[in-house]
Amino acid sequence: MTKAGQNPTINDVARVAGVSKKTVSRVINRSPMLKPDTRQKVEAVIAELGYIPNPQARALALRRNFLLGLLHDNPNAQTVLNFQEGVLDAIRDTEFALVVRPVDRHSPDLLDDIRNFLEQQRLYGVMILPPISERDEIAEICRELRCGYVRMGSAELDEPMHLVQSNDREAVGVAVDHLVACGHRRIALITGPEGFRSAIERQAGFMEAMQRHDLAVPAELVVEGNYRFESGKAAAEQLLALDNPPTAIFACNDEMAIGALQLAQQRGLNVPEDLSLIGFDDTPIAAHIWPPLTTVRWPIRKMAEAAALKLIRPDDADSQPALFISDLMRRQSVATISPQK
Amino acid sequence: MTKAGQNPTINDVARVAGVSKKTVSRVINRSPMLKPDTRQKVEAVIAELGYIPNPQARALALRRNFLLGLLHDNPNAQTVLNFQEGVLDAIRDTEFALVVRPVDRHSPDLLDDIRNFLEQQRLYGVMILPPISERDEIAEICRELRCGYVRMGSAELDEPMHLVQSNDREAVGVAVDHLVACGHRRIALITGPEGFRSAIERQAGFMEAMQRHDLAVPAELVVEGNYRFESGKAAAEQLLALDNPPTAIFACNDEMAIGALQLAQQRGLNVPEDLSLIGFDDTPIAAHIWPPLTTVRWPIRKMAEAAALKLIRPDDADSQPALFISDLMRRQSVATISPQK
DNA sequence: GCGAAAAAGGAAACCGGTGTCAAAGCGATT
DNA sequence: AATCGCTTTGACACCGGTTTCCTTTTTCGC
Repeated sequence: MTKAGQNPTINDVARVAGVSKKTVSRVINRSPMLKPDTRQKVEAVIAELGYIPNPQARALALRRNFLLGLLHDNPNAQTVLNFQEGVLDAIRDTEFALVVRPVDRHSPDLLDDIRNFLEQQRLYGVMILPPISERDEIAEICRELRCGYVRMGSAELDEPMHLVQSNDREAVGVAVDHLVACGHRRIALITGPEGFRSAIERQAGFMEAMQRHDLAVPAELVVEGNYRFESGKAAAEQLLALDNPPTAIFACNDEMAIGALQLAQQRGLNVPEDLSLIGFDDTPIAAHIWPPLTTVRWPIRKMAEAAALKLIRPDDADSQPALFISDLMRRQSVATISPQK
Repeated sequence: MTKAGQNPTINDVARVAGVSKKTVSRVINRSPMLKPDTRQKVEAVIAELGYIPNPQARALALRRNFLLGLLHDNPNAQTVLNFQEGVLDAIRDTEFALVVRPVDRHSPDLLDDIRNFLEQQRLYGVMILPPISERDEIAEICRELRCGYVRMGSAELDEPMHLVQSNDREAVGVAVDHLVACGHRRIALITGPEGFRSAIERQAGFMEAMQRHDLAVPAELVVEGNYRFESGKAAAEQLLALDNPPTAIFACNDEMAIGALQLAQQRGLNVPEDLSLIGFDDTPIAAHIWPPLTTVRWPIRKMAEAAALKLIRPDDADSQPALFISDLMRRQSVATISPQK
């Protein structure tokens, strides 16, 4: 330390090493045109002084900072947190940091909030989680403010460079295949809320798969939910009250599946013997309830890493997979039955 | 916009308004010595140009940025996310932003990681969540780097200005009181992992409350857990295998309580008729399992807000409560029994 | 109407980096 | 030895704010 109590600056390093600031800057930025012994000399001084470049000064000079933003409307705590960890995987050992911004999907000020946030913070780029990733207006704001962005989603929301996609549709197909393979024919669907791309994709995946198996999906077996626990409960209540109730329910997310499970248990039904259940998301709860829930897991952490890399190194974007494959986690909420019908 | 495609700067505002940079700066910073009409004139230009001060330039000139850090080792996704939202409540409409940094408690590089993070980002201040908030070395690093910090915790870990505390001990007492009031006498404890202050506090609260009711706590009714689901399951297995099993179990967190619940259900027991259960944390799962879990809720969001305010406005620290009171959420996992014994 | 004090505003330096461009160093060629 | 061309280095301006210090203007008492 040259001045007591102050962090050393590039000037201190330059003075001690007997070179110019610019040369120190070249060392920091790994400029190729530097004599090896100059580089070593400067590096020695940097180490000796414990010099660390001031990110704010760098940000100012470069006219861009090293902050990645995460915009989300908390679809699910575990999902958001896994995403954060995935981003950290990508930015570990870089100078980037992750700024989070939870927003309220239902606020009338949503777009203004986001615009203010982006204008004020001038982020390097921002990642947008579903469901708000589906709002084109937000992408529009990013473009307008010249802020890099990547949208996470289950549909082709944007150009590949701005999109990291999961294949919800196929994944639901696998789940349905599993139910059919277990002998189920009368399979109900609890949908997601209207207007959500993920809900549309999951529902489409369900319908396509049922059709592939030549199974009818009568209207009474499709109940609309809103991704919340209570709606799953209500939907299950409605389904179980049918004259000919389903033997299996696919819910478009875990929370609703767990709602359905709770209702079934309240009704005294045994899951999976009396009713098989599949969810979507593989929230940690899914494995912790009884019986453990069979569900679709999407590789959120890897997707987060890919999203961050797309922002940090857009050049490598082509090498980054943009479409991620979900897995069916087979647990104990699905029983094999003898097809009655 | 004065130059196409560029954000307006303070110079642009000054030029258009016909004043000096300094005057614009005074307007932004609400300096008191300004003629009202000068202020209005500048404000009009600011609005007209859509000028927003560059946070990086401000950070450089002020030698401090406006980033609050959150250091955590994901004790629980919902807790972390609630905390983030609480911080947002505090920094909404300010220029601050929230940077998150998940770390790995078990990594040998934990302290180096944290030090690098703080050195590189030069945050305004950092909030530390339990359990790593209990590590004094981390606070030591913050002090050394002159980085503001606040620790969240259930014990008196630090001076009041660096601490936001929850009263786990009393809260557990309330939970035990509830069990006793419901007729339970043989109450078991599933502890948290060794070395966690929260675990110590919760255990102490349990013991003190039992003593207050003149109830014995034989050694076989205290089983060590580690806050994870599986350990709750294992502990319950051990407890239910006793010749004289408990009629109620208090688990030091929800995850373990839910593990215990799952085991009881696997064993064919009815909860709460055959076994009452109380957890701690009020994770969202708690309300969504069957039966809904009676548990202790700590006001994490308010605590987060208080922590952020302590960093942003240390002067008001005295007005900020530093000790937060937890509530017992009475749900359906506790039954009233006739005291047998 | 005058002078002094107080208030308001501006010029220039500074925060700690990076970009531009010219100069210096240096080996090879003539 | 002088010239050429390439690599390496440095001086200086600049990024967009704040701070210091000084000048100008306003206010007010007499």
